[in-house]
Amino acid sequence: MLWKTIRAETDTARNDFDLETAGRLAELFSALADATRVRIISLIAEREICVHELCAMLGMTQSAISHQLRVLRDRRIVRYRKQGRHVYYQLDDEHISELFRGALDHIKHTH
Amino acid sequence: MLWKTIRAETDTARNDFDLETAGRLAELFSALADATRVRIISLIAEREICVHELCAMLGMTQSAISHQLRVLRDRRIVRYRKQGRHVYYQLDDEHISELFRGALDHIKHTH
DNA sequence: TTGACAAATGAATAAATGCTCATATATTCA
DNA sequence: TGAATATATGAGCATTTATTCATTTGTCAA
Repeated sequence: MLWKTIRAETDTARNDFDLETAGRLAELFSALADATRVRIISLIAEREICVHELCAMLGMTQSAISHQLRVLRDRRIVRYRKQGRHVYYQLDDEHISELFRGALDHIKHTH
Repeated sequence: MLWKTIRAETDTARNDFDLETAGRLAELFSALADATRVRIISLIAEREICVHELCAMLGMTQSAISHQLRVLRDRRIVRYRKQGRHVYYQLDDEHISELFRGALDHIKHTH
């Protein structure tokens, strides 16, 4: 069962979602809802990579990558480590890798 | 390992993503990247529900719900069954429920 | 047939999003 | 110090997205 059963004002028990939880889930999924961020995550899932290396690997501007990394930072999906002029990013949540695996299963069985 | 290793033009083996796969993953996640759709999915994960009942449960207009259901239909996330004037929707993929579970784990450990 | 109900859809609009460009900040090295 | 490199960030712009409103389609019941 995904959702807890709550009791509405009508005093009628019904199976329902938690509105705030729905918002948080949507927020998490929207962090993954962009091909550039998916590519970034796929790379930093294996090892930590600094920004300009990510730019080279993805063939995108530093600004674009930094903006996307900010999204991932804000949502606590990545952690980073500063070393000199470099900032190394790495995936900070095993759940994200699991989500990717599940999503890969879906697109394999769908397409 | 999430991604297959491919060989680039430089003939240097490197760990990389599949660009098309990244796009498909992003597409899937964006289907879940909205609170209304998350709420719909949470409801029809348990049992099939017709459109106007969804509207009542979510307190939203029929048009808004139908538009969102179209997104879920197009991405093959839901299946539906017509019965008289009603159309009953139901979740059509176990992977989606698994994704939700994983995502719930994430937000529990993050917030 | 007519009217009521259920659902889908197209156009319009406001808000969010992803990128570029320019610039700011910070660190290293000569 | 000054130049070069690495990263972050704000503004602007084009595109996408979620909703509303109006309309259409389809089914049931009188």
